[in-house]
Amino acid sequence: MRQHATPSLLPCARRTLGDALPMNTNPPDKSPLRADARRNRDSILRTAARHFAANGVNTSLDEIAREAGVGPGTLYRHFPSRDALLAATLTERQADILARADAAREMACSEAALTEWLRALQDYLATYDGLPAPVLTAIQEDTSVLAISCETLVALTGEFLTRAQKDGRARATITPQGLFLSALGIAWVLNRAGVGETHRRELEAIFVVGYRERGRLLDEAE
Amino acid sequence: MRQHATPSLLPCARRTLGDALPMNTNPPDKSPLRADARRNRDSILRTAARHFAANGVNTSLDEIAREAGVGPGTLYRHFPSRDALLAATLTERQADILARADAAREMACSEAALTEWLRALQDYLATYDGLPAPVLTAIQEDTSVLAISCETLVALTGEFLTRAQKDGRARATITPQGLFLSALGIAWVLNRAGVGETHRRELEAIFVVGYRERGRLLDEAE
DNA sequence: GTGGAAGCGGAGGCAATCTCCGTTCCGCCT
DNA sequence: AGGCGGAACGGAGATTGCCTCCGCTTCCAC
Repeated sequence: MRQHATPSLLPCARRTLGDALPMNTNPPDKSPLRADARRNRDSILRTAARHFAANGVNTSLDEIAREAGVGPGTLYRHFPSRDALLAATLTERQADILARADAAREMACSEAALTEWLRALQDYLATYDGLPAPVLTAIQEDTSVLAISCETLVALTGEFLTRAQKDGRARATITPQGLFLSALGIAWVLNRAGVGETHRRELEAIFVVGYRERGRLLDEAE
Repeated sequence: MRQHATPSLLPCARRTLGDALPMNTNPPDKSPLRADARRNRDSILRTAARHFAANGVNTSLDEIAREAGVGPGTLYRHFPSRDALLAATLTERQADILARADAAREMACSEAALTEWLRALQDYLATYDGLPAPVLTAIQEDTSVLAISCETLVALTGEFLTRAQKDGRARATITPQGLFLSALGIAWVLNRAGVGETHRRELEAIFVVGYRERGRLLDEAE
């Protein structure tokens, strides 16, 4: 069950810790891709990353096309859906989070590893404003291109969770999906601008130990 | 600080436990409102409630107008923003939740009261698909009509929280806002169709006691 | 019943999504 | 080298949703 080699977030472009990052994000597997096509694709990708970062995941796609100097048709041919474009711009960040997963795996304390992983997850989900929403959708109906990478994220969450559970550091009834969904909920609240650092810490604390006072003898929540 | 009379969610239409529900939602305070105007308003409201329930909070407003048999202009005159319409259709549910607050207040156990209140909150936030999003926005920038009722919800959360804290049943560092934001996050995840009953329970459990195993001597999360 | 104002509603401006198809450009093959 | 086939382009435009403006209708008070 537990796999120790970091799985790639995307089918192609297998990555491990020490690799030099391939500068071109996701050269699609089977296509020799004509010269102008590649040029346009890269331009779109660069522009999109900038716009997503500046305006959130719902920024206008036509505007991206315009600024990238291509027609809307070109953009939609390369990336048939918003999710596809989103997924493509996220590949770099996915390399980051995989690296952090590798680092966390090295940690001696299973709880610290889990904490570090969940922190990495929060950072990843904060990449763009509004990112948690498409991620949640992708998990539930795995038609999206994002779904592939999301499943990996859940799997990694499961890995760190299981390890902590074996040490008695995480409650045994927690499932990877449940933990991931909770993290998503937190991220959704937090990555709206306007939630201060105080509340961020508080929400994370509730995530870890709940709102109930501890030291009592109840066996189960609910 | 603690107020024991249930505050109304809306400035007008004060409600207490035993009242017969006024059938007309929110007859606006100062306007004698011409006959056709009232008729149209009611029609819009009924149609809107149906559409919000069926298609979520982002359903088309023009479509509501069309089906209600009025022009778009009429809809927008009565309800200048989506939030305004949303708030108006929510008044009935707000009566519900206030009643449940009253009921919870009667409970002897402060923790049970808090739990019951949080449950009521979840039910309220599940009224329409996507409701948590406008609620979160309303809290952060209180320009919206929804903001008024939201502040009341936070206040009520604070009331039950404080009571539980005095009994040592809730952690002292939790704030009303933090607790409410967490509840919002959970609700956001849960009220997308596709999350099963199992996960619902699990998320609620994490909310209450966290994911970490208890019975250890750490004083604080983080 | 009539005047004046409250209220109506739809035409239309604007913005975003996504498609279709005539045109352009690439690169392979002779 | 130069031409051919198809890959790729891009923009016009159909569609949908938001929201406003303003000439017309309807109510109700007198």
